[in-house]
Amino acid sequence: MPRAGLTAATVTEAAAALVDEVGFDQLGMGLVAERLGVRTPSLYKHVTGQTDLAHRIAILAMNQCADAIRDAIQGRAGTEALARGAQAMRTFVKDHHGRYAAANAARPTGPDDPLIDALNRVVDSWAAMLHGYRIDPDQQIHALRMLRTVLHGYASLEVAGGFQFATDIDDSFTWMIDFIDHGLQETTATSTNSAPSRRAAPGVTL
Amino acid sequence: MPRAGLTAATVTEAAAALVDEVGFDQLGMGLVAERLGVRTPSLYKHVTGQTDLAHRIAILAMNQCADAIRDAIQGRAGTEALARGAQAMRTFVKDHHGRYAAANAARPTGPDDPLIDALNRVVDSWAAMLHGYRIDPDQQIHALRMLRTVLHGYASLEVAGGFQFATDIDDSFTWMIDFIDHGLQETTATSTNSAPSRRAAPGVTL
DNA sequence: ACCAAATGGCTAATCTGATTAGCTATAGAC
DNA sequence: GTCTATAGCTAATCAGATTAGCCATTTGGT
Repeated sequence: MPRAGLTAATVTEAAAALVDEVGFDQLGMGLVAERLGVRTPSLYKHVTGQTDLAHRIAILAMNQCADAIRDAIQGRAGTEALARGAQAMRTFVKDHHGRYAAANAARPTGPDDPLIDALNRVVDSWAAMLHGYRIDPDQQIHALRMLRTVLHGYASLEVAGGFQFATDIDDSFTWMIDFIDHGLQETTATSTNSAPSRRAAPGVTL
Repeated sequence: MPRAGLTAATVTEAAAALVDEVGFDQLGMGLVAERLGVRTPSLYKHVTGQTDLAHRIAILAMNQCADAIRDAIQGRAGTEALARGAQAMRTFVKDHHGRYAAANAARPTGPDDPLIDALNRVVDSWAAMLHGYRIDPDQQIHALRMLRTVLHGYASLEVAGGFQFATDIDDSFTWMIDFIDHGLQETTATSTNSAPSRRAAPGVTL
């Protein structure tokens, strides 16, 4: 009988698809194996265990999320970049509940964990969104963290089903992004003093 | 040998204290039992299982969170209420990682789940914070959802350890709250038209 | 104080799902 | 064509949640 031809990537993608359907908390080696037409122990030839698998899903998710945002803001800047980037992130999360939850639950295993690179890619995308606004360098980091907080907060609620069955959430989301946009423009206007532009080191500091 | 004298509440509180120390993902009947000086199966006389226990922790957490916010904004309004309420929520989450994570993971079991009441108490507190700002009734719901998103987003990141070891997070937090505050005042100023004040039904709609 | 029903806590057994051990056959290198 | 590395299998092990059933403590009525 021929082999299934699995790889770590294959397994991870199958698992990601699975959790998007049944929810991250339902992740189980059995279900993944079944979906791949393979017996459970076979998976251990490709991933070291369930924890590792969840971790890989998280990395996949963050990279895909980063890609989605990057594609959405291609060349745009300021208001438009913010709106499109935010929407991109939102739809990504809506379509991939499970893997975003996985990313949510994942914890980096060390300083050179690929998960960190993936996270940084996302953060860099957000930073790119902010570029259009001429924000006081001293406030860059705060603005970036706020953006992260808002987008992650929204995604997190969406994933958890926090916004029950309300139909007008779309409106609320765009309202919120508008709100942020206006505020950022204010921030630009008021602080005309240009401090020594200490680059707000994106990366581990987030 | 005398009895331990446990109750559902006792068990829940012990479990909540436990997860605050070791993390919600480490919750286990064995650990809870050990902490109470009792054998594992004994717990089942008070809670129906681990799921039920986690659910109870969530309810406890949300009620305590609501209390903390309520106490913090006593009588205050507007900017000050926002600042104090937000800080209260923040410190609560910082001091109770585990139980907030539990609340985060919990899903209501039905329409009359006490968890919903608890959540509503929190939402009501947030709504109270917004009262000071004379916000256009049509935008109330959006502002409320934004507030929820921001506070939950922040809490969620704090719980997950998302903000690594950065020391200046306190600054970022207050900056963010200021940002929201300014924006809300703008919102007030611009929309002077008073629509029929359709009360933005707090509750299940969030 | 005494007794009976109710029930809290225990031990032992069960179940589920992850993980490990060890075997065999396939796939690719030569 | 053979030879090695290894993907996938079955069977066994383990960990942790849950259940069954026993017994002693409580508690409420007398």
